[in-house]
Amino acid sequence: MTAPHTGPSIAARDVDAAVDALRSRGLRVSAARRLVLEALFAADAPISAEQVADGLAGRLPRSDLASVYRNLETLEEVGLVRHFHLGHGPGLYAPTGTGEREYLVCDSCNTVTAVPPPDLEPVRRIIQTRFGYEARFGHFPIVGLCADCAREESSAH
Amino acid sequence: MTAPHTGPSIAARDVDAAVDALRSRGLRVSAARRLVLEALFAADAPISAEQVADGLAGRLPRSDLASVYRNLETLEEVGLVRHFHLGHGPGLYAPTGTGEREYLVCDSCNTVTAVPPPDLEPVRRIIQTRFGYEARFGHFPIVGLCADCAREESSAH
DNA sequence: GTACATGCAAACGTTTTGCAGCGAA
DNA sequence: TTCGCTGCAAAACGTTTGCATGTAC
Repeated sequence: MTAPHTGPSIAARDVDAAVDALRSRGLRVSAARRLVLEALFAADAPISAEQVADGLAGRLPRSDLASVYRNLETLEEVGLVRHFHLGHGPGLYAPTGTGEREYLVCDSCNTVTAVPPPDLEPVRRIIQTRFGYEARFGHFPIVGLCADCAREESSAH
Repeated sequence: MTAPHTGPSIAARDVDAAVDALRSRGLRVSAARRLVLEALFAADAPISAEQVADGLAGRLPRSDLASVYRNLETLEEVGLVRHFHLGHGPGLYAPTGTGEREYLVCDSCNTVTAVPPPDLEPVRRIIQTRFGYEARFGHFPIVGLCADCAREESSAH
């Protein structure tokens, strides 16, 4: 058995696994690249490239948003990272494998609701049947009004 | 009765109606503003601000993308125009009143399927029931794979 | 005449690209 | 030693804003 709080954190182990995956693909593991992974695994929610860069700021002599974007792209190609868009604003990045999510976003208050893909299966099925589309809400979410904002809007008729 | 092809075109009449709506709101009808409306009504599909500007290029001594954006914003505030986003890329503008549409976009081949909102009512209802969201696919569409691309992708396993 | 709308220029936020040099393997 | 990755700079992209001029009303 494993005692709590005595070993490497989950995030650290995830980073190690990701690093192994990189090496097995023949990709290099630079300090910057490792820190990008650490920032993503440490975050408890998807973060923007700029937030990733902020996380690197103190821990590297120099860091650079362009390199962050390049790393995110590479990591996404390898399948370690995915990104998606919530309305306008910057793309948001998250590590894969921690449980895929699909998103509903409120157009009014920007609330984000993340749900496991199976929860949207009935929605997908109906779209499939009616329009032949295989809907994917992982990269572009379902946008609308959340319950609160819908109520507000209808009461303001 | 109205004989075909003998009167002003549908588009021209729509523009006139829109112009009336502007004036009744106390807004001015400049040459540029009228031409923006003409470009939108003449197009057989939603177009980008840049495409609108291109349409103005020959017909005005000078024209300017910033003014086009300002006009599109004004026209949208008044309810004569709406815009939406298809994946990445520029926003697309269309006149309202010609029948609202909601969109499904293929993430792979960029095919756009426009459907009247009632067609998506069952989808909306299920989302409403399960998540409390009042989904709106008029500004951000449903993204996924169209039937053709879904077939291709599964055959390429 | 008075707002409102225009053209121009400059900035915005997000992302991409070119390039010379550093460093992981 | 090599080639991938880096930081830096600059640009690309879609869009917004400030400002002085012009024009619809």
